[in-house]
Amino acid sequence: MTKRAWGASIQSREEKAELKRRAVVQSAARLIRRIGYDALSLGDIAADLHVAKPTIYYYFKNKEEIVLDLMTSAVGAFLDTTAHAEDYPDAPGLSGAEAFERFIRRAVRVTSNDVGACLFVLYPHQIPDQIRRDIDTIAQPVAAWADRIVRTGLADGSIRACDPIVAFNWAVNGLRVLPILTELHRGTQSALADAIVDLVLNGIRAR
Amino acid sequence: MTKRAWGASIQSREEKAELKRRAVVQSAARLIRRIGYDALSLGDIAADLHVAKPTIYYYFKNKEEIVLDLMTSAVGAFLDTTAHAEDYPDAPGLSGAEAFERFIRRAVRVTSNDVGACLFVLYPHQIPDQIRRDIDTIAQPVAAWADRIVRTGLADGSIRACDPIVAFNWAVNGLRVLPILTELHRGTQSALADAIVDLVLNGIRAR
Amino acid sequence: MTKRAWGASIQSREEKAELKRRAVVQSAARLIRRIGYDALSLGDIAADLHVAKPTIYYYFKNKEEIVLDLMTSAVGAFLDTTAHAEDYPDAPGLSGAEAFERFIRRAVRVTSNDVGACLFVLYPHQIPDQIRRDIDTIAQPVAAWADRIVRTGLADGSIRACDPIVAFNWAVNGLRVLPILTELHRGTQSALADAIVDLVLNGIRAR
Amino acid sequence: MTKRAWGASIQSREEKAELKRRAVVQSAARLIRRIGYDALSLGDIAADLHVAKPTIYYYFKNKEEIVLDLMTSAVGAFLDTTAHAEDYPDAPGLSGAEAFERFIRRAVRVTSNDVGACLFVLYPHQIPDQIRRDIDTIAQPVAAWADRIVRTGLADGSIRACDPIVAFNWAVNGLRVLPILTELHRGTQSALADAIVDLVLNGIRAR
DNA sequence: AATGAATGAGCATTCATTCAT
DNA sequence: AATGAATGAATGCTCATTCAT
Repeated sequence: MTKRAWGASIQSREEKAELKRRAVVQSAARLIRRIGYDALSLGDIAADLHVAKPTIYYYFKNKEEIVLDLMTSAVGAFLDTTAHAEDYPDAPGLSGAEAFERFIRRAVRVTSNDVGACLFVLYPHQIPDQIRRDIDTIAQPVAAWADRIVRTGLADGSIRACDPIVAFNWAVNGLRVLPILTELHRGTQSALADAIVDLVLNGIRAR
Repeated sequence: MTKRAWGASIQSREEKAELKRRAVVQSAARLIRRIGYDALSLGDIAADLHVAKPTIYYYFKNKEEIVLDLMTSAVGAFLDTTAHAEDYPDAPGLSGAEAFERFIRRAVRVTSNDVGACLFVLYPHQIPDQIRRDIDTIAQPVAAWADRIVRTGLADGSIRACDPIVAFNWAVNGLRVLPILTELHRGTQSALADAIVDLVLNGIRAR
Repeated sequence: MTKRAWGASIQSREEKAELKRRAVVQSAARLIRRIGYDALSLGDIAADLHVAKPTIYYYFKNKEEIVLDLMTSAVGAFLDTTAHAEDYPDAPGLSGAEAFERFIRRAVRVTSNDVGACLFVLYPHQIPDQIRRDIDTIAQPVAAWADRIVRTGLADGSIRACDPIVAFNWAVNGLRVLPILTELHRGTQSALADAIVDLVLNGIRAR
Repeated sequence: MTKRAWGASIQSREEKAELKRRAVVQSAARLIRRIGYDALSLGDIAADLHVAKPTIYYYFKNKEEIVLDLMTSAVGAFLDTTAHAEDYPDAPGLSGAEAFERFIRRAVRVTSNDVGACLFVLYPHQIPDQIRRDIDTIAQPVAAWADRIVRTGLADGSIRACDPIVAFNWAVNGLRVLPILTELHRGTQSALADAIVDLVLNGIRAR
């Protein structure tokens, strides 16, 4: 790494550019969560950031690249292993059910952020065919993770035998409800996570 | 009822007109399911039906009236008491949990149809403010039904005590996953219903 | 003339058709006066008459033919010599100024009727080029009449020497104000005529 | 005021933009005068200016804003006190009749311009309800001015007693004839003003 | 690095008109 | 004699995108 005059306090050109890219993505996320992807126009983002519309094209090739970056960020936040060890599902010694619980808690936490929420707000069919595959590819690791965890639980007996396709999709796609619940729930985020974990793991029936 | 020459085999003008109205709604439902409400253009519907765009306006006042009709149809199908008694939740003698199971089975059945699927595909924020209230009013009975059933189950002890806000929204909004599952699931519709009921009622954890 | 069974009380097919043609023109006149020519749609007329839109095409070739008929009727009412001798300008023994006064009174009277009002409500530039010439031709006798009267007055000395072009157009086109005045004026029609005659003949200046 | 390189000969960006705005209004005025407000389409303006249709929307929010700007300009030109003192009606020492004469001369002068002509070409009922009030408010000072002048003349005895409603409307709405006369009259503008003033003040009758 | 200006493509909607019945 | 059904053409307007500066 090259040494810099002024130390780290003065941002380089590249750093400023990257910060601006993040600002665009952050703005897009907030707007998508509020008004939806289809209703989002680049003019909205530009107005939100107090810049002119073409300025955005300096940082992104087109609208699709923004949403691609957004999804990449969201998936990255979900897969990030460098923080929040408390809800990291792949910690050694966890049963499949315990890992699954962490998976859900992680999803709840990530959803509390606008960018993370887009993980569950954007539907593939809303996005033009071109980048649809790219986004599917990007989001695939999250699904794969859940799939691996469920299979682990089935293998170690901590998860009941159930239709694997339905169980998997119900669990993962069901998380699309999170952005709604996150807004509705009046308690703390961790209470919301507790409630959802409770329902998903134990079901709704009394015993 | 007036008798008709040729019996019932020859359609009257009104019947044909109503059939065309249904065709528009059906087409809109299929397209909304595929590409979403925002991306749906009347040109798409017209092309799908092989008619000119203004023809649509002969049967509907505007785009909003189409989606209003669509939602009315979907809710009507869900609330219909004249058929499918097997998944009618309000049958006498059922516990809350049993009624809830029927509610879910009913949702799965209705979702197998494009029109019914829109019950869970359309999000309020996608729709212009004007008819939003109308649609909310129309769809409200479905949510109210679920609410009533859950409360019944809590009262008769067949449903576990749990965070009511989360439980309710998880249960009802969670059904928004159905259109996705319906497309993915390879088995019969009733097997899908079984699998979902199993998960929702009993949860994923082994015992 | 052929004798008819039932005498004159039962209308022939042609008479009924003509009555319906008049109804269309009358409705068009009322609507044009209220909302203007450009804003008038055939649907408005049809709704006003409680018939379907294509029905109008049974009686008129197109929208232009309606307005042509309307203007012909209006001009005919203005030129009609069989009634209202009191404001007939060409009565023998009248000076030019007296004839002009009658011309104005006649205009006021005709304007009290919806059809007549269109004489002054429709502007040539609002009408498609095709029938513009036809309408100009139809309306020309009214202008010619005024022109003749002014010239007579100039010749017999009852009208002051003035720029003929301006005088003529000011007087005739100025009558376009009549529909507005007819609606605003609270007195009788004849008082309105008196007031206008007074202003046009004597001007606004005190002496 | 900031000094500029090249002096005043090179237009700034804002000046060019404002000139283009004026060009749109000017084009709209010319077209409205020729074909009327209702028949005016933004496509016509765009074609007239050799630009694409959406370009108009870069300078104006919608069609209504154009006509609002147009009317504001027209009224502004009529009320402008910084030039043409020769036809400024409120000069001290003028009788009501003299002021009224100047009012008419001013109207004739302003009408010689397309934008000014729209003051008398647009009718309230042609304009959508929304901006109707705005335009009425904008145009109101002109009518109020005429009203004040007529009252002054009645008070100082220079204007004859006459039906006030008729006199006022005849005088002001009668000016709607000006655009027609301006096109027809072959003489100079001042000769036209002379002729009209003569007729309005003295009437058509010989003495 | 940023933006003013401009535009092609597309959309919801309206309307005069036609045609088969 | 009347109308249900259908449509081509046009309109106001939006938006993602480009380009010169």
